[in-house]
This record gives sequence, C-alpha cells and structure tokens, in this order.
Amino acid sequence: MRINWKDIEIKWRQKWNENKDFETNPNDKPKKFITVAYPYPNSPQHIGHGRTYTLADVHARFYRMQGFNVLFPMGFHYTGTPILGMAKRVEANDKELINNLKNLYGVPEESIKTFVEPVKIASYFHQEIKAGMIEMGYSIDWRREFTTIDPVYSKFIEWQINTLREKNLIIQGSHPVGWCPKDQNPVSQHDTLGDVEPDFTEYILIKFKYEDYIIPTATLRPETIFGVVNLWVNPEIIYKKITVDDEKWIVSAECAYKLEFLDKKITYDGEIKGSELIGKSAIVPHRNESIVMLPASFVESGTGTGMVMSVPAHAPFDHQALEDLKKAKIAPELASLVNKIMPISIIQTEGYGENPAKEAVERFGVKDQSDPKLEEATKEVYGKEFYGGKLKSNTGQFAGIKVAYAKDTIKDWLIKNKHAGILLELTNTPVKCRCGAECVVKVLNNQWFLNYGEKDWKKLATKCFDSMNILPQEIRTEFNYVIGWLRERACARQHGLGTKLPWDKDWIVESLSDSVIYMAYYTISKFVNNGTLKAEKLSKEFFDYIFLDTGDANKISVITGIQENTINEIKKEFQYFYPVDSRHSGRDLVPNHLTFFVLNHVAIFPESNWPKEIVVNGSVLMNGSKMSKSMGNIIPLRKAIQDYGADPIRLAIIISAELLQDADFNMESVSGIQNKIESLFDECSRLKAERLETLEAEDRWIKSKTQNMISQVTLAVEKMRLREALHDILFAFESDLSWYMKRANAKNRSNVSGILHEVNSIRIAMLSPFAPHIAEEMWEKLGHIGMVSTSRWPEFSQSNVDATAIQSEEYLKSTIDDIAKILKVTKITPQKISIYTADSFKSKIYHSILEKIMTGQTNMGIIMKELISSPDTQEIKKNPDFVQKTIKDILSDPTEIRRTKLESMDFDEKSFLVNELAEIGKKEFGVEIQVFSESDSDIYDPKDKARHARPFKPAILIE
RNA sequence: GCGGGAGUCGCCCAGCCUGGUCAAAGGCGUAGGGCUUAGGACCCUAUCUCUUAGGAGUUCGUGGGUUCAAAUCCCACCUCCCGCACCA
Repeated sequence: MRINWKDIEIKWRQKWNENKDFETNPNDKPKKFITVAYPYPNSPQHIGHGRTYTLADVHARFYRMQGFNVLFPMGFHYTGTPILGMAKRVEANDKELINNLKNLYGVPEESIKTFVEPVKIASYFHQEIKAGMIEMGYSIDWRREFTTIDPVYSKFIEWQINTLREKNLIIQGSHPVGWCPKDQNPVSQHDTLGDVEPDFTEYILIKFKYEDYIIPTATLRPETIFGVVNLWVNPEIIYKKITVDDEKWIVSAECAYKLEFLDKKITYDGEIKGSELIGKSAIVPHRNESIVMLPASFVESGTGTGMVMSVPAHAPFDHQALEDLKKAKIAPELASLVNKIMPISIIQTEGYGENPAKEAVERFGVKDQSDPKLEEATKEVYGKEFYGGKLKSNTGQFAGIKVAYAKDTIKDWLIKNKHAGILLELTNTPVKCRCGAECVVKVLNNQWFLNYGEKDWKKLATKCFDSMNILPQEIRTEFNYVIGWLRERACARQHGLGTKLPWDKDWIVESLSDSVIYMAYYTISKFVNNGTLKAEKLSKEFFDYIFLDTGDANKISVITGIQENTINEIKKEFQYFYPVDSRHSGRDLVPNHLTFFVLNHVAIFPESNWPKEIVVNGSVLMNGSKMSKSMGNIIPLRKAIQDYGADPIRLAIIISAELLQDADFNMESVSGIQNKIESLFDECSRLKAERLETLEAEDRWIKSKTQNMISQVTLAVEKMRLREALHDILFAFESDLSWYMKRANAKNRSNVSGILHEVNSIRIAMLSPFAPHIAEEMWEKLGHIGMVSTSRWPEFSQSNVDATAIQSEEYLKSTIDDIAKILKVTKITPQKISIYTADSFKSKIYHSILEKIMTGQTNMGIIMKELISSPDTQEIKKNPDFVQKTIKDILSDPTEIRRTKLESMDFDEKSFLVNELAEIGKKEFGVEIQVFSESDSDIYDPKDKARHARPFKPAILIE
C-alpha cells in the first residue's frame, strides 16, 4: 500500500504536541540531557544539517523509551559575522547573493528587502529551520527555545566572560589578522571575494646597515645569514626612505604600506632610486662585515622589502643572479667586485656537496634568473636542507644544529640582538574584500584572548576528556591532539551581533566563545520564556547561585526582586538536568567548538557538572560529492521532507553510513527505504495478537532470535552505532522472518499470526526512535494502546532464549544446504533422499573431542592418544579419519556454537530431523526424505553412505 | 611537516574493536525466470575459479610476522582523503 507520509506525520506530531510528550520538567526519574550544537541561521537547513540533529533525536528518543526523563532542547545562534556580511551584501545589492536567496533558498522578495538588517536574516532563517526541525519530528522541548541575542542570554554571557576573567583566563595582547583597510575590519573567508581565506606568513627582516640607514631584507631562512655575500637591489625600483619607530629604513613603497598596519609608526622622508644603491656597500649586522649591493631583476617590489640578501651557496636565485651578472655588460669596477664574490657554504646536507644551489641549478637546467625552473630548484634545496641539513662549523654557536631547529633559535637570537625584525605578509595575494579593497595583514595590539595555552587549564580539560565517553572512540586522539596545540584564542571582535565585553564596550564577545556553556542556559530559558526572569534584574550573584551554588538565596532575592522560592526552583532545575549527558555535533567542530566546550566547562563548573559524553558524526555527501552551492546539489531539508516524507529521510541518512563516516546520500536509497517501510506497514496491518498454546521448533527459534536481536540492537544504539542497529531492525530481522515463514508454510500452519505479531511489535518499538511517525502508525495498526514513543524499549530476557532451538534450526538449515549443494554439483534430479545421522558412539567421541578442544588442545596426535587411552573411546582407533574431520568441524565453529553444543549433549538428531525435515524437504526438493540413524537395524543404505555420518553432519544419499 | 581516517569479490559499501558461523551481509549492475497488453515497479534464482556428492583452489592495498586458525592481531611499506585556528 502507498503510504501518505504527510498525513501520518501531521497526525502523530499533533498527538505528541497535545500530550506534551517532549516537554520535560524535573521529576524523580533518572534524567538524560541530550544537546546538539544549535544552528547558525544564515541559510535554510539542508540534508547535511539534518544528520546531526537526527542522530541526536534518535538518541533522545531511545533514552526516553528506556525510562529516562530526557531533556532535548534547541536554541539559535544569531551571533557572528557571516550574517552581518550577508546584510551588507544585500544592501550593496549583490546579484549573486540575492539570486541565491531568491532561487536556491526560496526567500520571498519582501523578506529579502528587510535583509539589510542582520537580525531580520537571522530571524527569517530561524523560523525556517525551526519549521524543518518540527517537520522532521525532532522531540524537542520548544518551551526552552532562545536566541543568542536575547537580553537574558547576554546577561548570561557577561557572567560567563566575567567569571573567566576573574580566573585570569582572559588576557590582552597583539595578534595578526587579515584586514580590510577600507572597512577597518578583520576579514575571514566569508568576507572576501571568491571566499579565499587570507593566508599569511612571517618573514624575518635582517637589518643591514647602509650609511645611517637600515636596509631590511625579508627572508624565511634566517639561518642563512651566515652565508650572505651580497645584497640584491632592483635598479628599476624607486625605494622609499622612511622612519620606522626610531630607525631610518629604505624599503619599497609596497613594503612601507604593509608596515603601516604592523603596529609601527611610519613617516615618509623621501625616495631613492635602486640604481643609486648599486655598487654601494652595506654592513652585515652580526659580523660587521661590508658587502656590496648588486642589481637583480628577480627582485620584486611587492614581495618582502624589495631588497634581498644573497646566499648563493644555498639559494638558487642568488646563485643564478650572480652567474647572470658575470655574463652581463657592466661597469668594470662593479665587475671586479662581482668576480671577487665567493659563495659561503654553511649547511651540510646528505646528497649535496659544497654548493647545493649551484648543483640544483645545473641539474634543473636553469637558463637565467627569470626561468620558472628556479622556483622548483629552490623548493627542492629548501626542503632537503630544512629537514635533513645541519649547520656547519662556520656558524659559530649554532654549529651542528639541524636546520629545522636552528631556524627559530637563530631568529630569536637575531631579534634579541636587534639585528632583525618581523614582517607579516599575505601569501595568497591579491585577497580582495567583498567591498573591493585589497586586504593586508594587520597586527591588532589590544585584542582580548582566552588563554587556552595555559597549562593547568589544559590539564583540567584533559582530565575531563579522560573521564568522558567519546563516540566514536577513534576521535578521542584527535581531541588530545587539539588540546596539545591550542594557544591563546581571540575571544572578542569589533563587529557583528552579540554581547559586549562587560569591561570594554568597544568589543563584542566572539561567537565561538559565546556558545560553549549555553547548555546550562536551557535550564533557565524556560523561566525566561514564561516571563519569570527579566534581564535587567539579573546579577552576577544570581548566576553564581544558580550555576555554582554559592551565595545566599535571600540576598539574591533582595538584589533581583525575584521570589526566593522561584530562585530555588530555577536552581533545582539546573541541578537536576546538569551535567550534559551527551553533546552531539559534526566532526568539523572537533578542533574548535567541542574542545572549547570542554575547556570552558572545566574552567567554570565544578567537576560534578562536567560533560559526560561527546558524539561526533561525519558530514553528508550528495551522490558521492560534497554539497555546494556551485554544484547545485544542495537539497533543502524541508523540500526533501515534502517530496519523500520525514521518516524515509531520517532512515536514509542513518542507514547510509556509520557515525564518523561521510554519509553518501542519494534519492534512490530513499525510495528503497520507502518500499521497505511500506511492506513492513502492510505486514503490521495484517497481524493480530493471538496466544499460541504449544510452540513448535521454529516458534522457539524465532523467539530466541528476537531476543538476540534485542540485545544486539540495544548494544548498538548505546554505542550510537545507529546504522548497524537500523540495519538489524530492517534487514536482519527480515531474513530470520523469511526462514520462519518458510518453515511455517512447509507445515501449512495457519496459527503464526500471534508469533509474528509479537516479533514485529518488538521490531516496531525498536524502529520508533528512528522513524517515529510511521512507527506510531504501525503500532496503532498492531492494536497497541498508547504511543510507541512513550512505550518501553524491548528488554532482553534470557528465559526466552532457547539455545537448543537456535542450534537445531542451524542444523536443519545446514542439512538442507548440503542437499542443495550436492544437487547443484551433480545436476541430478532427485527421486529419493535418505539421511543418516551418526550413532551414539560417534556422539560420545564428538563430545570428548569438543571438550578437549575447549580446553585449548587442538593437536590431532595428542587428542587421538587420549581417546585411545580411555576404554570408553578406544575403539575409535579404527576410524582415525573421523577424528581428523571432527576436529576440523569443531574448529570451524565459532566459540559460542561450540559452547551450546557442549551444553546440549542430549540433542537427538534423528528424531529432530524426522519431525522437522520431511515437510520442508518435500517443499524444497519435491521428493520424500527418509531419516535413519546409522545404527538402525532396518536401515536402507544401498550405497554404504551411512558410515560417513558425523555428529551435526549427517550422511546423505540422493538417488 | 604535524595529526587523523581509509584502501574488501564489476561498482558502492558492511565486516576489523571482541580471530573461527567468511568466498565474505546489504545495495547497484548483469543474466535467467515470474507478474504485466507493454514499460516501470515488485518477487524469485544466479553472479571468484574448478568440480557428476555436500569438495578443492585462489582472494580482502603490498611484503613480512604471531596463531591450530588472519579481511580481523603485530611490524614495515605504498596509495588516497580530511583538519591545522580567531571562522561558523
């Protein structure tokens, strides 16, 4: 039957709503507090967002059915810059953006007009996203909803950030950022044309002296200062004379401009042509040695300072420029200076001789200094020397040190002796701001940082991680790694929506810092929404009392004007629900949000309120590739729900991959799921609850298998291996049931509805967290009273497991299998089939061998000896082949099966086959099947097959 | 570079944690059959090689090792993907 997903979904959502099933208040049951990273409402949700929320919802619904009082809330993260950027683009009438809003996101024209106001964007998509979450059937307590610009939230963030500052975890310092000089604002990927991340690098400026000027040269390899033999100047460039702080420098105009942003005072004093510097000498700072300035065309004004120090032994460009100069027509005085220059080799690297630059240039066949091959040669020499090179004895105190270590050491030494400075420069120029201006690197010197580099803080966080449950386990090492490298992190910015820093109102709390302990806020947002709490009344004392349990309710009541018992009720709410039992998020938040979440919790809350668990999921691919606007393969979640129904989407997302894997989503799999659910639905509509008085073998078997399934599925869900759990519910059950039906049909049974009803009721209950709407409908069809989502999760009961039933059914299957195999190989059409089971002596031997193997003995010789030494079993020496094969049989069984076989020694193969094989065998093969024991006196055995019989492996004769 | 993950039978993908039920689930594709006026959908059967008796051989990136037994554990190597910050 075709299912009308939409009607069913609306019907059950309404009932959940009426019953207030997901509105959670403290009670005397044990609680679970499940949270997911709240959405940033700058676009509608797509399937990818749906994954994280669906996983969390399944988790919440599962715990609810297990009898926990589950709180699953949701908020909306308005804070941040992308929305601000969007608003600006709307204001600037950005065609691309408006087109996307209109066509891709389906935003009505009137709404777009209001988008010049950032809050309007956020609230539009907030409602859009919320509607999608409701349509997906998420079991959210909406009474606790909030946004991060609500006044009370701001008070909460002020409290958070003040608390951190009191603990000396917030510091002030300088920090480089990508910067738009026109907007006077830091830029990130969201703010640039083409969405490029401004990428910058740190050059060391070596200060060479020339008259009373300093000529700084920029280098990434400060260690090569020991090999400098001349400087390179481009004669075509007109350099600027500038004063930098108290020094007079000569640099290119571009460099001077860059320096303006690097927290330096610059004044412009005049100009000098490059050509005027040629032939003049400069002093190498650390050894006061005079070197000559020479002309080179490869020197660019836009890179570094427009001046380059020359290390011809290790820098292919320098080597080549010298060679070019030797060949060029230049003034004789200059030529004689050039000819005097000898490269100084300062790094020993395996694979290179005295002059690595020269060797590389020759090997690459470089023509002149404009040859692009020089880049490759440079890369090679630099790479090999950096990782494999050691400094030679002519580097003084640094001799013998590996280049990779020496670099930083020498940098520090040069800066300490005032021989060097720092220049920060973009490496992926030009980076253009969305406003069109070209970006630069700027050093912000009054930036506020959260001091995540603090050792004791890290220690505390590590302690928390160690005691936490991390799912999946593989991601744990990644967290440890992140904690390791984390340093200070800017926690305030100057633009965007958000809460102002309480002590410095020019700054706004940065959006990754105002979203780390907000789970606690869910416990009070209920009181904000019902009007109990008002922002203006809330003080530090209030939050301290609620969240840290310090202070005096009476005094706080006086300060805030809130009734004392209300204050205590709120505190109780927090104390009941905290700590967070499970935090869900995508894996992209591992190195930032999730780690900060732990860091901030351990900083603010006592250990008893530290989070218990983190669950991390991978992203969603669409037909194997990443979803992106440009690919046009973004499926908006609400559209997908419209087209396919919420439950099929939920199932398809979960079945497509295990937690951390990227889930490859495709529409075919959704319709596959739909078909599957439809047939399950039909099945449920037919079944009636009936009592069955006497159970047959297959009844005991399917009941046992169902118990196995319950424990398997429960275990999988507990570990958030939802794909596996769902697979078992949907498919593994199916194959068990189809065997059961085969057996029942062979016997022409008409009394199986009761058993099937029982099994499928369990199945539907377990399906309910995954596909909540349709499970309710099926539950109703099965005739159950009440909601499946509030019913009890099926519990494993050992008393319903009949090991013998499982084993004997396996025995039946393998016997049928063997017959089928023989038929396949021999291609004969059977007239008659005879089965011979092993006699009791063989059974005795079998068990004897099984016991020996269970103790670890697998050696044929020893087993044989032991068998012969016992009078009971010594006769077996006439049949060593049997022992050999039996050992092999047993070894190929898994351990659990061996154990059951050991337990069920009294299993009578012959009578079981007589009772069970005949009907199904007739159905399968169309002929009569006779069963004998090899010791039967009236045995029919014309081909002498019976003697081959082994326990659990009867001999077969097909005629 | 640092850190993490992955490589499975035509393709996608499970199994690996907890070794034996593994020639290895499921899906797609392919072939045959059923249903149907036809197409689609659906259902059944087959899908590494050899085999007229339930068997054997060769397979899970490559090469070693541990074990009675390895896709699974250990070591080395090759290849691919992702993250590395002030941004949600």
